[in-house]
Amino acid sequence: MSASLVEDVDDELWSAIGEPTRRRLLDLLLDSGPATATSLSEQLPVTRQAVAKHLAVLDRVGLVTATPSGRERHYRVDRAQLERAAAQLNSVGNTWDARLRRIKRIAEAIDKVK
Amino acid sequence: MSASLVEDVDDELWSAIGEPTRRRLLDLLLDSGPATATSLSEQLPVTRQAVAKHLAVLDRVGLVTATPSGRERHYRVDRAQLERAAAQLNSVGNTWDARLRRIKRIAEAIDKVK
DNA sequence: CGTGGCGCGCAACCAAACGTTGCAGGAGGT
DNA sequence: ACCTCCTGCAACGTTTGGTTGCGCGCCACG
Repeated sequence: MSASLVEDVDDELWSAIGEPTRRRLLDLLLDSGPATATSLSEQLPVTRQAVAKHLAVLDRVGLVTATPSGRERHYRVDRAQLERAAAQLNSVGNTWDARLRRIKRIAEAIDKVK
Repeated sequence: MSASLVEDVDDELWSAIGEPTRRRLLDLLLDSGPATATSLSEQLPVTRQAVAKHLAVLDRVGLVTATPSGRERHYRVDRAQLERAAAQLNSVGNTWDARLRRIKRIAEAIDKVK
């Protein structure tokens, strides 16, 4: 059991949420509900086009979905997919914690012997 | 309390662990203990130089520390800093989960009324 | 019913980051 | 002394986050 990988994790999802601006976009969408690229860009230190590109990335990995409405495009987070992402974050975090605890126990055991 | 930021999180730490290769390096170091850039690169699909650069990044944010020993340089993970990183992952994951649950409750309430 | 404004997408461009190859130098083993 | 092996530095190519500039379509208002 010990040897291998935390990386059952899908790298596409990770690099989607690894980007700070994209994480902030997700936060904004969670806070205020569906929104457009333009309105989101007003709440961030980047241009509308940068936001649009990030939303395209998030859309490709399924974390958000777009709904055209007149001349606007409303983006909303996809609950199921973000839940998956959150689960992966917790999984990696917990795995690291567990390993660190094991290492610590071993270190303390060695100290005792010494 | 609700409105703002998950981003007390330091972005440097996040982008350090957001990189897939760096995450794998941390996993390898956790699995097998201290190791050199060369030995790590043999277990990854990238060159020694790429690994060396990633280790330099991890070193700058304090996630690993280097110990020169003769002609080799041994890298080990820094427990305290990785613990911080793991805590941040869990924190973001949990925050998302919480918000998703709230949204779901609201959605169900609306369904009932309808 | 036209015309101005607003939101959007596309293209060109710049800078930083990830990865590569090539090369020079220093510590070890025989 | 020599050869080996690990390391660091430099040049280069490609992808990615960001910008500016432009043209199009949709809506609202006079």
